[in-house]
Amino acid sequence: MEAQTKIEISDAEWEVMRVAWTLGNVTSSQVAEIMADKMGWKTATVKTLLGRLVKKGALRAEKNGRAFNYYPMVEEQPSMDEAVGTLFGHLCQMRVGQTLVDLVNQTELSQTDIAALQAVLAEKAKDAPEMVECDCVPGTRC
Amino acid sequence: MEAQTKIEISDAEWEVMRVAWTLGNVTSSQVAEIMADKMGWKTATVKTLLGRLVKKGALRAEKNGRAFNYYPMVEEQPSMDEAVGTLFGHLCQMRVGQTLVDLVNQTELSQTDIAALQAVLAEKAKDAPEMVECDCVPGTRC
DNA sequence: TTTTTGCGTTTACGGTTGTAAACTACAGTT
DNA sequence: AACTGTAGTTTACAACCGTAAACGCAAAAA
Repeated sequence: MEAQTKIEISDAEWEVMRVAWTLGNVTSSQVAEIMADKMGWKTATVKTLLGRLVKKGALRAEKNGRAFNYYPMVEEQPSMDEAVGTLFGHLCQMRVGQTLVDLVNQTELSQTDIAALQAVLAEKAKDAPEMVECDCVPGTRC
Repeated sequence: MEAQTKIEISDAEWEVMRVAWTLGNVTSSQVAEIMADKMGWKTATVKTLLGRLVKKGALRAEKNGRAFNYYPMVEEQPSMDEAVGTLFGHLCQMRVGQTLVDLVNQTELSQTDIAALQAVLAEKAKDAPEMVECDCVPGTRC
């Protein structure tokens, strides 16, 4: 069977997925109302995005009377992990550390999040290298 | 004076910028060779990308004899920070913590990077909230 | 000087994205 | 039964992207 190809979610589509994930399932009018409020989008725009997400397989449309209910077909956390992983893949590996520092600085994290991060870091510290090599240009360090 | 509009760097363009940042300044043939090797791109593709980056103002082309030398006009770290910030802005704030944990897990970090992160986290822990609110749907928590 | 080669510029072309209006069809209202 | 919403579908459309080939020109080689 066809292994579901990598689903690419665009910036605008992310916003729609967020509410779908949060609410579990949504109707287009529901999303439209939320998006008008949060993003200033017209109803038509939301319809387009929902349609594209269904076509991509990120959402499933299940008929419910006259309309449809949309259900997320991909999970939130893995989707986020993958998007983030892709972006970081384009960055110089040597700079990832600093980028994370900057990111943490400008992000709001809960006590629990911080504790979890500290735990992973402590674990990682056990056998982390002294230096990470730059891989921007084969055979060069920046 | 025109405040330089936000420069958007696409995925393919990132790869070109990386080598420009690493080498300080580059010629198109240099980039072409590296990209043929690293990405399998044709020379023509690299030329297009260099041209687009110059037009966007991410690179500057300075004539050097028959050819040009391309210099980065934007800094690496701020560019990365901004790209990462934009992506995280599309994610549910409640999930950012876990996403960072997953990211750290799949990333190679140096001892120095880890120490820096631990320092920022320790600082942040001092007045981090117990919980971070979900902001996917106004007035709802997931 | 004629030829070749390397470099920047123009043109190409199908896809994706953001943003939305227009159109169609059915259900609930009058 | 006619009318009016509402929901989904089609069409639009310019900008951006990935990926290049084609073109024109000047410098280097023959």
